[in-house]
Parts: sequence; C-alpha cells; structure tokens
Amino acid sequence: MSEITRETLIDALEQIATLLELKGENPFKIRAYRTGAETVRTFPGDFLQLARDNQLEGIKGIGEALRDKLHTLAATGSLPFLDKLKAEFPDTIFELFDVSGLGAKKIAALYSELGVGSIADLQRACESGAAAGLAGFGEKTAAKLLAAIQSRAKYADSFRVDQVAPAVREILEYLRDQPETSRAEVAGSFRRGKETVHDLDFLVASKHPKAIMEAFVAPPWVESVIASGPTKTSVRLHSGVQCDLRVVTNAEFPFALAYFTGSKEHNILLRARALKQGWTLNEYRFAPTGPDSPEVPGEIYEEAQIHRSLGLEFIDPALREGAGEIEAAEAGTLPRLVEMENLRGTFHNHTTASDGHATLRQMAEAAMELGLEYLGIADHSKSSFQANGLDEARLRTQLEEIRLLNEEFAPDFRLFSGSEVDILKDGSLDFPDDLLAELDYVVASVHNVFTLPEAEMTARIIRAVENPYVTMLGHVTGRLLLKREPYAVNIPAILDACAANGTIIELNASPWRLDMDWRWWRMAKEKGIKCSINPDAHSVHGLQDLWYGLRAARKGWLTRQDVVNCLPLGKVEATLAAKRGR
DNA sequence: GCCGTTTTCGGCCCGACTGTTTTCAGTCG
Repeated sequence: MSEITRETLIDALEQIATLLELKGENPFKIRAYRTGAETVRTFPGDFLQLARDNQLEGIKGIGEALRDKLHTLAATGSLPFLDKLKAEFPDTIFELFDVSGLGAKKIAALYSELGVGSIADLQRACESGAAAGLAGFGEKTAAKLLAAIQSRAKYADSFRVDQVAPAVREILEYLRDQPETSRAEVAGSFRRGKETVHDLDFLVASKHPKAIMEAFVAPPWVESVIASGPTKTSVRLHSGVQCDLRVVTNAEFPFALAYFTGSKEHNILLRARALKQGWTLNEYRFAPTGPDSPEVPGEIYEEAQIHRSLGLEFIDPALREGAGEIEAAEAGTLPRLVEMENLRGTFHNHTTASDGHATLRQMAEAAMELGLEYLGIADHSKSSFQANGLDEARLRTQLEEIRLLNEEFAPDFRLFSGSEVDILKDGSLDFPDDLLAELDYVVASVHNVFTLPEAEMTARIIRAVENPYVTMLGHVTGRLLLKREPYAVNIPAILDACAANGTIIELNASPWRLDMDWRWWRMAKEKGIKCSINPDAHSVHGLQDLWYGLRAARKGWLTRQDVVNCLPLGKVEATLAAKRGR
C-alpha cells in the first residue's frame, strides 16, 4: 500500500466522479464529487488527519456520503466503493479524458460499442474508420481525435507562470494597440495568480469584434487556429500554449472579466448569491429572474461594482478560489493583500561564491536599483558540493567582504550575511552553531535524500527548525513545478514547530518552486508564523522573481504585516536579533 | 450527493463553438 496523502483523497473523489460520468450517473451527483475534490484540495488545514480521525463533520461541500468514504480511505488506505467502480473499466480509461474533444459521453460510446479503453485503442479505431461510424461521430470527429492524440504527445498541457508571462505581456500590448480595442485584459488562472496555467484567457471590449478576431490570429506567434467564431477564438502558440480570446461590448466587459477570471467555484458562489437577490449573473450582465425581481443594478463599469451590488467588498482576483473569500467579503474581513511596493528587502540570494552568477557587489547594486533597503546573502553550505557550497573558511571570508561593503553602503543599504545551510539527513545542520552564531541570519533547507518517508522527513525538518540559529526554513517541500514532486512531509506538524520556535517560513519566489505552496499560508498565518518572500536569486535578473513570490503570497491571503521583508531596515534588524534572542 | 433567510425535497450556472445533425448533443471553460 502506498502512502496516503491529501492527493490520494483528491484523486479518489475525482476518479469516482469520472467513473460515475462514464456510467451516465446523475450529473449533480457527479458534480458533488468534483466539488468535494476541490474542497479537499483547498481546505486550509490538515485535512488528511481530520479524515483519519473522522472529524470532517461540518465542512461545506462534504456531506455524509463523502465524509464516510474519505474516512474509510484515510483510515484504511483503500476504498472498496472506488475499487468496485474501477473494476468495470480498464485502468487506461482515464487517459482518454486527456484527449481534447473527448468527454464522458463519447468515451462511454467508444468503450461500449468498440471496446476502446486506451489512447492506443482510440488511435486504431480512428484510423480504421470504426470510430467515424459510431452514432454522433463522423469523419471530421475521427480526424480531430487523431490530431488531438498527436497534439497531446507534442505539447505540455500545463505551463509554469514564467513560461507564459512574456507571451501574456506581448499579446496584451498587441491587443491594446489595435485601434478597435477599447479595453483589453488577461483573465483566467493567470490573472488569479496561479503557479501553473493550462491556457491563457484574453478579453477585449470592442465595437468591432470581427477586426479584433482577425488581428488575434494574425501575429507570427500563432501556430494554429483551434476554433473561431464571432465572439470567441482559440489559437495555439508555437510554445504550445492555448490562448482564448473573447470580445464583448464595453458594458459587458466587467461582467466578462469577472466571469472569465473565475475560478469556476468562485463564479458558482457569486451566481448563487445573485440568484438570492433575484438576479441572474452571467458573463454579460445582471438580469431579473422574474417580474417580481428587484431592479438590477445599473451603471456597472468595474468588477468592484458587481461585488458591491451583491453586498460584498471587492474581492481581489488572487482570492477567487471559492475558499471562503465570499464569506469574508460579506463580513468585511478580507485581508489587505501585500503589494510589490511594500517589499523593503529580501533574503536568500546566491553569489559567485557558490552557484550564483553575480558577485556580492553586483547583487547589492541590483537590489538598490530595485529600491530595496537590504539584501540577504545565503550561499550554499559545504554539503551542497554540487552547488559549490562554501566551507567554514570561505564563509568567514565572505563575512568579511560583506562587512567591508556594508561600511561603504551604510546607512541607506545593508547586506545581511547568511547561509543557506543544508539540513542533513538526521536533521542536524551543515555548520556548527558557533559559526551560525556569527551570521546575521540562517536559511535551513533540504537539498538531498529527498525520498525519506514522511515521518522521518518531518522529524528531520523539525529538528532543524528547532535550532535557535535557524532564522527561516527554506523551500519546505523541495518541489519543482511540473518537474519534481514535493517530498513527503507533514506540513501542519512543521507549521506547529515553526510557530513554537518563532521560525520564519520562506515563500521561495522562484517560479519553479513557489514553495511553501500558497494553499498553506492561511493556516501558517493563523498560527502566527511570518513569511519571508525570497527570490533564491542566482543572478541579478533572478531578483525579479520576487514578483512571482508576491503573487503567491497574495493567493495565500498574506498582508504586509505577515511578511518580514516588508519591514524597513531598522525593524528587520531587530526582528532577526529577536529570533536569536529567544 | 449536497444544501437550506423558498430548509428535509427540489433544485443544482450557463453560453460559445463544432460537428453531426435537420433541431441538437457533446465538449469546453
């Protein structure tokens, strides 16, 4: 039996939903499982433990049936209900859902009529002409499915945000430059600040949709046109990213922007709220549900006015995940999210001393250029030999260099001398305490032996966190987005240890990492833990990654008060010293 | 299967596009 994680629970609910769909079950029952999966995913707490302890009562979206199943799965490691469903189809049936153009109905038909249970089967059925003969299928469908199989093999279906951000800027600028455009925005998960995106959604307000559509498909970055209608066009870029464009009128724009920003879960809650007030809400407008409905709100130019009409504070796109933001907006308790201008400095940066590409002085000057008051250096420690980690002597040399530079920079700017010290397999640190005590601060990170069982990895990290000289914990799970899974670690237990020891947790701002994940920060914040948004910069340019970290922090409901590197120089010095003094 | 200021039954978001259809089903977001 493999280890049960929160992901196991989410997968189980999603698989149940998919299998019920294949069996043609009640769509609302299917949705209940999907909603349940999303609830588990976004639950701000140790969901797995609650499920094990059968303490899921009262969680919205998880009723009696899901509660029992989640408890069974969490406590015993298996779920007979799901096993029985799975036995009705081949294991490979799920891969068919990755083929664009195929949904449950078509897959069910392919399976029951032709025994198609895998992508390989599908390819054969399309090539032989068998698929085209099915009811509701035809030659074009078969050809499209073959193309979709090719495309699936060729392109990634998810992208890190840094992989698409330049395209977003370029396309937005291009759309705004069109003479027929009155407003243009990017919507979707990119606007919500997600760490990875599936596609990009653009929205334009214009009186001449045809001209905008023609302009959208024309640039050299467009590889192919996927679909094209009067108000909606989808293209694929050479990078493989799918981009959707909608064109609406000026009056519709705020509604469309809200709608296409999502999330789906957030939209459903917003619509339900409108319905209670006697209005339907769609991507174009408010409309009365009946003759007795109160008059719909007029003069809507901005999203904020939509929210206000529904009795809500403006909800920042970052928070629109259907995870309590509506309730908070109603109660007037939404956080005032941290902003780029609030950042006064940053920690955890590398130099040429270890595996960085810029010198101490170059990094310091780049930080000053960005308007920062301080920069924490944290080169690797000796065990990270792959990264040219510093030994005691080289670290002491760097300490002296930093001291000299600070004499030059004072009083407007300061370098903090630190180390990204390896957490060794047993949780001890790569440098002795007396050396750590000479530094201004210490980031402790795991860089090897990623495959420890969860309990051991958790104990290892907690031991490091308890060291009084460890100021902050680096990239908590070691994940590399879309490349390397997080290592198994009990985050709530780590949070408790950090809270007990006053240890700061890093939000590693590298777009590869964005670790600790934004989904945990609300829980961390409740426990009183502070965040440090750290670019983990290995070059001057890497400092810019702060922008990605900021997006993640905002998704985690963090405010200026929650982020230590929003403190001005004088106060941050006191904070670092106070941690040492505990 | 979930939920409730229409509360234990009856409703659950909905519009655009495509392809196979002669009026709509399926997929997608």
